[in-house]
Amino acid sequence: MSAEPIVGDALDALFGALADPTRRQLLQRLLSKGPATATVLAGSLPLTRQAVVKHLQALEVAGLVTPERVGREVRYRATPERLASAVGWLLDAGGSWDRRIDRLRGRASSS
Amino acid sequence: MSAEPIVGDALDALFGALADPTRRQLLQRLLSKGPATATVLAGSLPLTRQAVVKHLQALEVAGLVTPERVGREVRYRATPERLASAVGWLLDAGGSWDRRIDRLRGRASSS
DNA sequence: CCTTTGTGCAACTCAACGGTTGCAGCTCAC
DNA sequence: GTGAGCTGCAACCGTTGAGTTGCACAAAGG
Repeated sequence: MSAEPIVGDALDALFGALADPTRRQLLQRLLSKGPATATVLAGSLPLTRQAVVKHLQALEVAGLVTPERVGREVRYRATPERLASAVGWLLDAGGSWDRRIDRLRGRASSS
Repeated sequence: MSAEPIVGDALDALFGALADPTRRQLLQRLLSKGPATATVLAGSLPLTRQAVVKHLQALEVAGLVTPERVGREVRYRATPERLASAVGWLLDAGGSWDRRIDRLRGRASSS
């Protein structure tokens, strides 16, 4: 019961953000190696810094990332709590179509 | 280990399909009330049949729906197994950021 | 102070997406 | 077989998205 129902628009932004391979890559990078700036992240990609900034903004709107200003640079940190919302929707939508996931579902609401 | 790793393109299609509210609505409709044709589905929406067909094709590419021809009509059935792939990716990406989901993660690989 | 380095904003291009319309081709039922 | 109903294909339009470039602005650092 602790999870807010999560509204349609939020799901649009959330799944929309995850729909792009660059964004998933960026997110995983931030999750595994910790916070980084757009300029640094652009270094590991065949993309302009500006393009990376736009992707990070999409992730921010989705609630998957948060910018933190440190002096003249902006450090982006992954905030993966929203991934739980996505999982919640998927489990809720799917209902009990499969034994394995059905078990997960039971556990999910017991928090 | 029973779940295929699921490749990037598949995730694009999967999350991309789920990013649209109409498509989520369509999917839930098919999940809850069973198979239906595009024409019937268009009846409950402020959309043309063609628009609905395109959405259903997007869902089909994502592996969330399968068309079955029955005489002159095409009945679309929800095939929600792929939702498990999405859940799998989310759990894998998120790792153990949260106690609740972390527990789910442990269960997910025990099938 | 002046240079460097990093960020922010705006304009622009090009492709993809959501949606529509029109029409042709199947099926079924009479 | 002929008409009605449903599907499939193609063209088209407006909007959004990804990506680029150029430039102005802020913060360090010598």
